[in-house]
Amino acid sequence: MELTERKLRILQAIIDDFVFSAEPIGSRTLSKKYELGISPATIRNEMADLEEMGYLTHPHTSAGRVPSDKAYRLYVDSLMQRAPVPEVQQAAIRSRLNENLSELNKTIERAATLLSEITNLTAFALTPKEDTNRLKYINLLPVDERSVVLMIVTETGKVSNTVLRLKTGYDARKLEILSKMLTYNYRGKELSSILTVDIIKSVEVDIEAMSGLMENIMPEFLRTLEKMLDTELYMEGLTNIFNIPEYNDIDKARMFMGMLNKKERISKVLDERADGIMITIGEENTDDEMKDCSLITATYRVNGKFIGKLGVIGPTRMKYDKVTSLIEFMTDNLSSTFKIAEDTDEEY
Amino acid sequence: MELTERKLRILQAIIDDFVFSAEPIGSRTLSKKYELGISPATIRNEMADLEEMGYLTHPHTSAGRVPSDKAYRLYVDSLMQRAPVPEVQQAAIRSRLNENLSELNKTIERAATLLSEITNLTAFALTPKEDTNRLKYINLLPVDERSVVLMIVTETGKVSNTVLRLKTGYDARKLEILSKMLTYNYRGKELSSILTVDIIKSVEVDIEAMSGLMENIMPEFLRTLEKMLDTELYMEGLTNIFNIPEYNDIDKARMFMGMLNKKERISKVLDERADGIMITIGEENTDDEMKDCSLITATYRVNGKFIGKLGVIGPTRMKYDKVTSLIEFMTDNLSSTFKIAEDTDEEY
DNA sequence: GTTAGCACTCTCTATCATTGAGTGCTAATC
DNA sequence: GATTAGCACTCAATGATAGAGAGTGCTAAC
Repeated sequence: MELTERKLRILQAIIDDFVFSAEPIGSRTLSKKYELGISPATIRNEMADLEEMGYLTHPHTSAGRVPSDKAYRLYVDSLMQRAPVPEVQQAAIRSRLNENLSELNKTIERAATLLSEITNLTAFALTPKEDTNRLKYINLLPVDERSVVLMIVTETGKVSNTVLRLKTGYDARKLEILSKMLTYNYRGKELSSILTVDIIKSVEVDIEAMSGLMENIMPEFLRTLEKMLDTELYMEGLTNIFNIPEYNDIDKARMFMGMLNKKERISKVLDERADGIMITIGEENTDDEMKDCSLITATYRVNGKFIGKLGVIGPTRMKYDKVTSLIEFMTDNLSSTFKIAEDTDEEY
Repeated sequence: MELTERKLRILQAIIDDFVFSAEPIGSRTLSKKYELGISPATIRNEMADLEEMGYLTHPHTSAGRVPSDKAYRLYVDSLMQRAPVPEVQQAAIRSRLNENLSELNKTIERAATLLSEITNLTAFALTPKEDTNRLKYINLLPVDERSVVLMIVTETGKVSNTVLRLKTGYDARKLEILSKMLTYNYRGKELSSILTVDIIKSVEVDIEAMSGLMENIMPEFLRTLEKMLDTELYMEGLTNIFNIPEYNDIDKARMFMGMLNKKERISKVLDERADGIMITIGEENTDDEMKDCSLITATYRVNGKFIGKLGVIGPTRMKYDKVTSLIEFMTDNLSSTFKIAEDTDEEY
């Protein structure tokens, strides 16, 4: 059977209506509400066809029709026209995102918050994995007799520090020499590669006292490096599900929440998603628990290189046009913000 | 009317039962389940008295009795016997809390997570306000031609750093001098007091080039200080409410979530609570939205000085004995951990 | 090909009776 | 005098039943 122009118009109307109302819609209501120029009976025939083709479903005999995942897929691929983000909103977003750039993670978290506020869905943001970020220098600074600050700076200007407590006192000069040695050894190396080699052996330590210092410092050095490689997942607007009729059923709400509670799982799902804008609808999701949700994600880049993700999760019934444009706008914005940041080299 | 020994026993049984089952309990069931040695009729009479005295309520005529806030208060004040934390659990908690102490906030967050996991309630932790923490030194370190790291260290060893991007290049020597000048000026001063004075004017700047550097650095310096003063609120186990029958009603769940979503509000409520263990039951809560919840909080100390809070929020029907002991155990543990940390001077 | 008409289906809502857990009161019992 | 058995009464919860309403699918007429 062919998807005629008229069928598409009807399908579009059903989707529009259902996305708005969350209620199945019948032929009569449809013909009254939308100017399709055909009678309910005709619409019924077409609907029966559409159902046969898999675009509609039927909760029960006497209920109206509901779009299927396949319908949404068709909509997203062919019918949908991107709704541009309104100027006013654009300005608001830009200003909120650029509020205080000194901490990358805070900005990314803010993006997720903003996204959930605007869409009334659950939004998340994954900070980029910087395993190819290169080490620039290592600095050990005296704090007091027994404490030193370990500071690690990467080529992109990411800084991490930890206070170390040493078992013994130390000599400030030795500390400086050790800093230089470590820096000399690891400058330009990718963070992830440093973690894989036997670090203590790979640095040549001649002086005995120095080696004691090394042993004190190394475990924490590695831990700090690991921490720098960790990605962070921010989730915002979890409670928005209470405003979505789909989740008026407490069990469904529980399931949804339960799923989102598994942060590592979500991180993994996000991490594995393709670059650019990606929309997965209902059954298309590989994860069983997400099979009645839709996921829209997009990627942003930090320093044009490290890839992070931003997206929303919600019922398959969502405003794909608006949400997609919004996410795209936000990730574009993030990417360029973090690119400018590279040139002017604030925090990042 | 007097609260006889027998009335207390009955009340205790009702509370025990209701805390366990969340269902109103009738005289017959009560007499069968608990060995009170009296008939249902007698229990009924006593129940009627207890209700008159305000310890019990009645959802409707033919329902069993339910303890009132007043009953819980009585229970907490007189009837309750602290349930000691089981040895095994103690060990588990200790090891989880001491896992990795290098970041204070992470440890505190972990405490909240742990607390919510064990109690199946919503737990929160407020990091201490360190406004009386004193500045130890300020260090400005070169990163590249236009970037410097601003590092602030307090007397307790708290370290904060930010990467600054300067409008112009700088001279490493001047940076060092400026570090020393700032340190000289602010060493030993309380963080909060530094924020209240006009900082640029209070530092005497003779050299012209230095003053340019100052202007570049000062705004971020102040912002970093502010950040160091901020307290953080961690909330864990939000979804636990789905396991509590009280919140099977979607509207109640929504209200509860809505309340917890107002983080600043919660922070304020927590901040204003008395020191030590504090239990507020239902109507005792000043905050309207919490009037059908109970709140148990306790305080922990960092370096024996800065006060943070740890607690749970849940339905008035909760295991006050166990939860209270648990929170106390955990805060004691945190306090001593962060005290040891002072002596050996890890991060804190 | 389109549409009017109609029988049919199924959910939803309201109504009503029934059940059962619980109460409060009274009178008998200890 | 306190306790208890007995009993009438109340009320939420459950389940059955009926009617309304929204919708469908099919057929026959346009």
